[in-house]
Amino acid sequence: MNKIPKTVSRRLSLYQRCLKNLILQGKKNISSKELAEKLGFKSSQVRKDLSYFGAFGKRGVGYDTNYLLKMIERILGVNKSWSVVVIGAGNLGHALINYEILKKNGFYIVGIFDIDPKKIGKKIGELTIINMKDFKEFVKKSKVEIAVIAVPPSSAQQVADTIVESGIKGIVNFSPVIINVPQGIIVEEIDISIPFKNLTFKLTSNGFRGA
Amino acid sequence: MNKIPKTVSRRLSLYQRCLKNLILQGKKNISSKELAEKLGFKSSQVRKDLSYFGAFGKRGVGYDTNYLLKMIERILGVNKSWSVVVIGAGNLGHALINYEILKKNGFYIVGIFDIDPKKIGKKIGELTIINMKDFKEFVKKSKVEIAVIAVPPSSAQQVADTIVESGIKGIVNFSPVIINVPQGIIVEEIDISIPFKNLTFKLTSNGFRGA
DNA sequence: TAGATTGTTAATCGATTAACAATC
DNA sequence: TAGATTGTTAATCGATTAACAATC
Repeated sequence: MNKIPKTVSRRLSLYQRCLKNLILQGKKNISSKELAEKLGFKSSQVRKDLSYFGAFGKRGVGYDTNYLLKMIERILGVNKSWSVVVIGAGNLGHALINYEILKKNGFYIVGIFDIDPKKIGKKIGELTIINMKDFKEFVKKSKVEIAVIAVPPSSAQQVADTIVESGIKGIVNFSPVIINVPQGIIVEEIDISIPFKNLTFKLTSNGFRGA
Repeated sequence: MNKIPKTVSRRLSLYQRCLKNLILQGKKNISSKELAEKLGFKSSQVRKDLSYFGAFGKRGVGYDTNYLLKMIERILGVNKSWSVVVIGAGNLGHALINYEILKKNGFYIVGIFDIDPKKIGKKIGELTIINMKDFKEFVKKSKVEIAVIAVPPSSAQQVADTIVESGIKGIVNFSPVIINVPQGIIVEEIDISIPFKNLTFKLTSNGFRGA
């Protein structure tokens, strides 16, 4: 079986996003050419990406938008709901809890944790901030599948260790530090400052050769 | 002059992050091998990346951490401060304003805007939410260089148009929709739901060949 | 059937890595 | 000087794109 380039899953997310919009606009069918143009890709890129997972189109016709969306969501694993907890009830934690787009994609935040006694017990929307001490118990009881690290970098590794001990297999890490986890645990890193730095890199750009 | 791979600037941000931590820990010198290992790269990757911009090391010795950090920050354009405005005073806007890591990297949020009359005039920390009508005036007066789109997808394009009219050249777009801007305007996209989907893709993964 | 567009193979392009001369 | 590590070239690897037979 063909090895799937690491770049594919990000593009699948973009196809999904785009198809959702097109369906809202009433579009029933789309060619790889049209989908590619909307995203600034080549049509062969779109067809190749999809071909790793199956054959979803009709030659001469294109792709049924609803069917293709369904297939892509199945590939991405967002055809089901996921139980998510957030560790760290700071501003980022708050924002994530209220982030509609996660909910719309089936990521349901079912718990929020902190170690700060001043925060524990307070409410954020429907959720009550829980003591980190009770983390493992909660994860077992609520069958949590994904944990989000939204604590300061200094405590990120410690939090990661607790997550791993709890049996959770998937982590989204917002803390700008590399965390070490055992084999079999999947970590996705997201550093909000990186797009800002990419931007200033390009704005400044960039014949810098000072030594 | 050598073309710089598109992947380089992200890694430069990671080198920067790592060097900052190492300096805090008192490390004065580092080899490409050691830096690479910390980030899971090959040492030749590190040396090649740096070589696009100059020769910052000493053969037989390695890199002075302070000096290398300084050079990388100059390359990334974060050796100076940047004036940033946020459009959209929702949860994400709130979180960004209070996000220490942006401040630490020299990204200063100097204004926050919304169109909701209920929000306009309210305070978030030191900032008062300003009417979007006064956006262009504010940008001129405060010499704003970067705008952040933190509004719902439905109004993202309209906001982008206003940003472009204001003369701002750099945009960070948190709204999960592709925005169109004229040549010469730089847009960095960040979709918070993508790492979640990457994660479920891997967790589900993924011999899917259903058709 | 003729026209269109897929799915897939092969060619191209770009990025990473190994290797090594230069040199601290 | 001997040992270490850089900076850079060339080889390898992986991802994108063009091209086209298959087929709706």
